[in-house]
Amino acid sequence: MRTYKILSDGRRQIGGFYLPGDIFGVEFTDDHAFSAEAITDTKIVVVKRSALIALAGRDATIAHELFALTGRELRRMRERMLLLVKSAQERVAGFLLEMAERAGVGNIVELPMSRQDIADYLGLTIETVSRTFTGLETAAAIAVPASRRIVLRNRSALRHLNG
Amino acid sequence: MRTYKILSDGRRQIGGFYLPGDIFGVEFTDDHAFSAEAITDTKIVVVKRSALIALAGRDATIAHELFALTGRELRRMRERMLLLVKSAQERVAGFLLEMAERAGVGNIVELPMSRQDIADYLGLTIETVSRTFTGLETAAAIAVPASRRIVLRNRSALRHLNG
DNA sequence: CGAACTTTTGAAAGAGCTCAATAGAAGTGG
DNA sequence: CCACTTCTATTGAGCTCTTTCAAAAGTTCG
Repeated sequence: MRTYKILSDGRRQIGGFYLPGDIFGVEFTDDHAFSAEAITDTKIVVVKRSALIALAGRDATIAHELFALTGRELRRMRERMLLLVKSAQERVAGFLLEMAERAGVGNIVELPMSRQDIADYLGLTIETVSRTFTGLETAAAIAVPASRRIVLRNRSALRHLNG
Repeated sequence: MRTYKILSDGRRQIGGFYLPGDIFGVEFTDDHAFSAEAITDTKIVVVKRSALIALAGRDATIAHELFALTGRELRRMRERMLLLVKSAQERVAGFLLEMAERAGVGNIVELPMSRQDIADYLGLTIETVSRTFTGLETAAAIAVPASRRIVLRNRSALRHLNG
């Protein structure tokens, strides 16, 4: 899944990507800032906010879980914020490391999203993302056997780029 | 107050500015990503996380407040994220509107922070921030009678710039 | 007034964007 | 299986915006 928002100038900002098992859209206020879209076949479990809050009110364990969940979400956002003030190379490196951690098998990451999605996620253009991938490949930090399959060849180099 | 983090390359990223009455640092996880600093004389009330969570476990009203609080924090972060992918002019315009809303008296905003703080908050350099202020003044969107006193002369122009 | 600090301004360099073309992948129908 | 179309990704060249480095102007405080 991806959450996104269309800005007034037509650009699209992606709020985040969600993988199997992830929880998203936990909101306690009424403004729904982002829309959500499936990018692959997806099963979704929907929970009513009022039901969740009511449940948390009765069950301290649920409440605790909920706090932990929003805590993680906040941390993710903060990391994201830090990523967005960096250079294109740092953003792409950070993105790959994030995806490797969340969805990687060994050193191989299958990206479920397009270059355009990545660009809108990182606040870059699709051309810059593509060029940066090529650059990282040239620098032997990654390999790109297929456009959506990335092999991390040198994580410490990526981590170094990530700032 | 400002919260901040020093990146590995020495740059400083400011997490946020907090004004009188604001609550900050509500964390449910153990990683303290940001440090905090007072930039003017400040009185701070400190609440232990464990105490707060325990209280929320007993008092549903407190729990509800806490959810609302983190919800606002999340929304603030999302807006921030949107700001960080925009142009310098959009970032500065957005910053001024935010500050006007939070601390403005009529059309006058007294900025408690330095240009460097603003730059580190917006992910720009101090020179770019300064130039952008000058540009907005030339465009009659704001006036700058003193370097830390901003008069909003044309909010709709700022809002338009804000995207 | 003089020293230290903050802010503004200038000129050149660099990073990323835009526009445009090419290349590659995936699906369709003969 | 191959031509054809469509969609996605890569590459190239020029331009724009932001940064960098440097200097000047304004502020604050002893």
